[in-house]
Amino acid sequence: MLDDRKLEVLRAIVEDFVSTNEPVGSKSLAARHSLGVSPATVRNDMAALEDEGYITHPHTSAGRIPTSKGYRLFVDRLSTVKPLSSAERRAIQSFLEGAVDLDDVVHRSVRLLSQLTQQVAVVQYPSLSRSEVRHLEIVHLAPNRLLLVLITDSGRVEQRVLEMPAVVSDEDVRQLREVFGPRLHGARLIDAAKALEDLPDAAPAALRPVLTSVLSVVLSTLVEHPEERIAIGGTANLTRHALDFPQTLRPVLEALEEQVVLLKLIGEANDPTTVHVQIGEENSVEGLRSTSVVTVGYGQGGLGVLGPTRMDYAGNISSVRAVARYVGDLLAGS
Amino acid sequence: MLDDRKLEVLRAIVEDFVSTNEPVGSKSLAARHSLGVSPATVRNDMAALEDEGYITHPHTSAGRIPTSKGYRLFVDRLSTVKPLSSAERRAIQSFLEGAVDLDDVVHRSVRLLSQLTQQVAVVQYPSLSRSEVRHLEIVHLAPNRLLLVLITDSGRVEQRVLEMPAVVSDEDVRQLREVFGPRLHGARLIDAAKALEDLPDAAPAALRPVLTSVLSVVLSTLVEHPEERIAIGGTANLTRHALDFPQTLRPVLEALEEQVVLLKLIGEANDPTTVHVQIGEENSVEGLRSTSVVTVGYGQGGLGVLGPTRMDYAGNISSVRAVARYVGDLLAGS
DNA sequence: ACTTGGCACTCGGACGAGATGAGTGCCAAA
DNA sequence: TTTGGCACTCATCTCGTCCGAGTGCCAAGT
Repeated sequence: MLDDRKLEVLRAIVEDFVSTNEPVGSKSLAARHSLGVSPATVRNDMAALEDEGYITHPHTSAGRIPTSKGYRLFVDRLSTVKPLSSAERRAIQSFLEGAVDLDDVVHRSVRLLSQLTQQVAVVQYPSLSRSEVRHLEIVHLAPNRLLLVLITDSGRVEQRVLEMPAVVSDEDVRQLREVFGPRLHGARLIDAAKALEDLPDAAPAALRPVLTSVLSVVLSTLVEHPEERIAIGGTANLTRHALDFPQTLRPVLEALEEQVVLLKLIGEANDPTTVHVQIGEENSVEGLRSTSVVTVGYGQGGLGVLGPTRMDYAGNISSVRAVARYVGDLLAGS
Repeated sequence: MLDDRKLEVLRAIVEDFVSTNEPVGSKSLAARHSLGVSPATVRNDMAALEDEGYITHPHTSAGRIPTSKGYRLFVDRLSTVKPLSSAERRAIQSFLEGAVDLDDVVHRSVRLLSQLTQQVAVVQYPSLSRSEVRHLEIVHLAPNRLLLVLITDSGRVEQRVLEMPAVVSDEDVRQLREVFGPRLHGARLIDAAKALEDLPDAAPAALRPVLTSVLSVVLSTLVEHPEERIAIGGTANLTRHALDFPQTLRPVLEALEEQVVLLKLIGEANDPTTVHVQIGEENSVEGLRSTSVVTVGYGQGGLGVLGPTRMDYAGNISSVRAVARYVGDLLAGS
């Protein structure tokens, strides 16, 4: 059905369309790529490709543009990974290594990704549940008010203020530290529930009321509903491709403001080895139907870029993968 | 030069143009507003207003639109404050009071402001330097590594990891806590330098090397270069006014990604009593020349909205002021 | 001294008719 | 199966025309 030459034609169409943003015709295509066949042959192949749904016509007398299905085939079978130059690799590394804390790492990554790809970049903060506890500090703010400060190995710091039902003594706090500390230290938050489940029994009776109260907050806010954070950047790049969004910039910007939506996008990719690509209508989020998303996990979170379906998939995939690798190393090693 | 009727005409022009986004002509203006004079008279007044630079012609046979100077006059002398309905006030209050922590307060404020005004909203986190220290925690992460956690009265939590030149003992850390704690507690960060300046002399000699090292980090990162944070939202509203930005959405989005630029915008307003309005070219930031900015301080920071010069100044001013008041109360009382 | 109605004038925008040309589909020949 | 030829389509561009909102100015009215 689809012989090698037809695939080659599809590749040429995608590449030309991505770089010129204009429907590509048989003649100019035969001229630009040395396919060794005449425009007429290309026309026949195009007709076949169109029958199969890989390309379409905007209108009768215009060239062809790839459909989502066409891009999909291109990404899966036709695009060759575009390795970054060693200069680029070094630039990425040195830029990221200049970061002073977690916020900085994330912001730099977003910036870097959006500049490398000329698209909108999205980076998830290391997920709490997949991080290990490095330290849990309990601070006695007021007679009946405690502050929990949780520090993870990836550098995230979370705090919660607890209003206690009764007055808590300094001694209570000291004991709380002793009870919680050893059990949580080094544990992954996702395993924390298990590590803490026998706590009420093991603790001195006098401490129990306070303990259960603290425990319930810890479990509910940190374990069951851990707060996920997302950084985003390069939205100005959307205007670069304004022509690709026929008056539909609005829903895209709206979607980008919804943390939930972004998490859904990134969340689907948490495996550092495989890059996920969602093209056009494949995207489950209404309003992002005209965009493509390239994501990958980096260990304790995910990151990616978002742009028009007409994007440089090969380049973006390798950029995303490269940045993810460095970010992963950086956060694991810190 | 500008009698009352001319001012009235200007007000009418601004109001009509803001609501219709179309150049307003003498005839329709005389019809819509009961000015009690004929279109011809209005024309004369318009000519006068144009001579003074308050309005212009897009082209010869079109109606008039206000210039920045015109908006400025309107804002300063002609617009009457539009008080919010008590329903709106209650809605604001209850929405903000649902916030659970500082991040939540800020995010809710941004959301609220952008929805109230249908513009881009910008909210600065409470500035560190103007906040009081509620607690400083020093955590011993590793033999030569300390973590400083600073909690302010407005709920901000900042942390810094310190790599110490030499190994630090637990006893050192305990002493550090004792030395720093009392001096900083309750002090505004901007006054911290003074509160800490005699520390090296007062401390035991053995502690000095560690102390000076910690002190220098505290002073440089928290006092001299306190990190300012900004939240932003409602960028999708920019597309609502796409017609007002003749292909210049790009520079606006770019400006919004620059923290420094935003801080500059908001930073100019830190007085909670007066609302600052910057109109069009008055704006010092290149790329925001086609926008207006309405800002006000709320105590330890500032917030505001940004939109096309053609905006509902009266409404936005009161929204911004109202939200600032509630945010200010909320953060002061927590 | 203003205000008003009248009137000629301007000019952007809308509309329609060609002209252009890239690109297609199909067919017959190689 | 490939290729050249050819008629056909249709978006886009270019003019020329027309329309009308809106202006500026002037002379008459209050």
